[in-house]
Amino acid sequence: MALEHALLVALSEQPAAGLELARRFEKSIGFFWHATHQQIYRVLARMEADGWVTVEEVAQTGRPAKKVYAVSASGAAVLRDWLATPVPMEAFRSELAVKMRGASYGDRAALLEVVRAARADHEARLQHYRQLEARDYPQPGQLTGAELDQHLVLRGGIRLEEFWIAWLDDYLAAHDAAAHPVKKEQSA
Amino acid sequence: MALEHALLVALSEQPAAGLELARRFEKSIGFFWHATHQQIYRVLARMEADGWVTVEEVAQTGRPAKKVYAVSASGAAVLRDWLATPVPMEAFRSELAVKMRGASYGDRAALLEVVRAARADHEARLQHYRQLEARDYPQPGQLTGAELDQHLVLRGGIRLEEFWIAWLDDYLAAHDAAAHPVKKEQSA
DNA sequence: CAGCCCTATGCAACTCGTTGCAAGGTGGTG
DNA sequence: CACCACCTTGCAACGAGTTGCATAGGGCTG
Repeated sequence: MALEHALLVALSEQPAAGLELARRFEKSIGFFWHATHQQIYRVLARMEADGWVTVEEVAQTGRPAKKVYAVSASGAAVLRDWLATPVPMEAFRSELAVKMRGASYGDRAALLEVVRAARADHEARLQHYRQLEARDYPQPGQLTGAELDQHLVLRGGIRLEEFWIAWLDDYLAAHDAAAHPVKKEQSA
Repeated sequence: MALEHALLVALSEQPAAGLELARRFEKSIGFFWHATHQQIYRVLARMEADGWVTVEEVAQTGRPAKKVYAVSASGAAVLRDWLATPVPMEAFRSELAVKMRGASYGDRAALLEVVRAARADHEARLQHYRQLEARDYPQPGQLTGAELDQHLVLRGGIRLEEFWIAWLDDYLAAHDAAAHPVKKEQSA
């Protein structure tokens, strides 16, 4: 029951059609929420039936017409209520973490390779986020309102990637140390 | 398709029945994976049908008999293969993050209260994890094998909670600053 | 113009996960 | 004994989310 509300946030920022929303999700709200276009279409249809959004068919030259959705008054009220509702403690879920925990029941070298690959992915994403930040928020001290919130959430995305990199480095270092133990007291 | 493998990891550490597994999930692997007992029962049944685990009915005094599951040879092979398989980039999903982004479309004071409550939850969980670490891993430098991995994953849980607290503090501080702006150049 | 890709919307089928409930047994309390 | 609490397993129904495919128009290329 939360994709609806994420869409209300996105449509409050800017009315849009299904595919546009899907694309925006990938590049901005998508730090912390992901959805396929199928799901977005279905939820938009339900939201329209519930009167949370209004639709306007917009013809385009050289392209099929699109249905542009905008938040209605009742949708805005729903969003307002939702924003004031406490969130239950959120569960984090990571397949990689399960693998790291289970490493000793498989080929450890192969698993370390998997971890290194994941670390590279997070590194790449971190760089991407930092570029976004430099491009879109060159003067963070001056922001207010929606822009301030958007920047703070992007900061969260950056912090999250930093968390991953630090943790995975921790893991890799510990297993390097275990593989090549440094003898402190006696040596060769 | 990943709960199966998480269960294989848990059962490799220690054979167990459905409810025991559900409870262990809550307190250890549960840092990074959560599952209800219903789901665990269903998946265990499927895994047994697939020959990944073996079952032994164990009678108990004063309690209903339980079905203790253990990893079979073919289950161990499946786990081994899975551990060596690369993980696709994982999507993080947070309702709270969406709310923080949408704050300006609702009552900001109410939302800041929601954020403070979430911060308190993460703080409490962090303290809990730190106690677990002090109790179960007093000498982290000496660990090897499965214990080392378990400790490193707990370290990940700790780092994750630290990420949340730092981020939420960031958010709260920015909105405090926006509410009570400090005039640097001119004052009163 | 045939073939392919892009945009835009959408259906159908499936898996995953949650919620509510129940059966059947034991133990403890008033 | 009646009642409640708890343990263990499980069913049924629902909602969320993914994957594959379909349709229908337009543009580009050989």
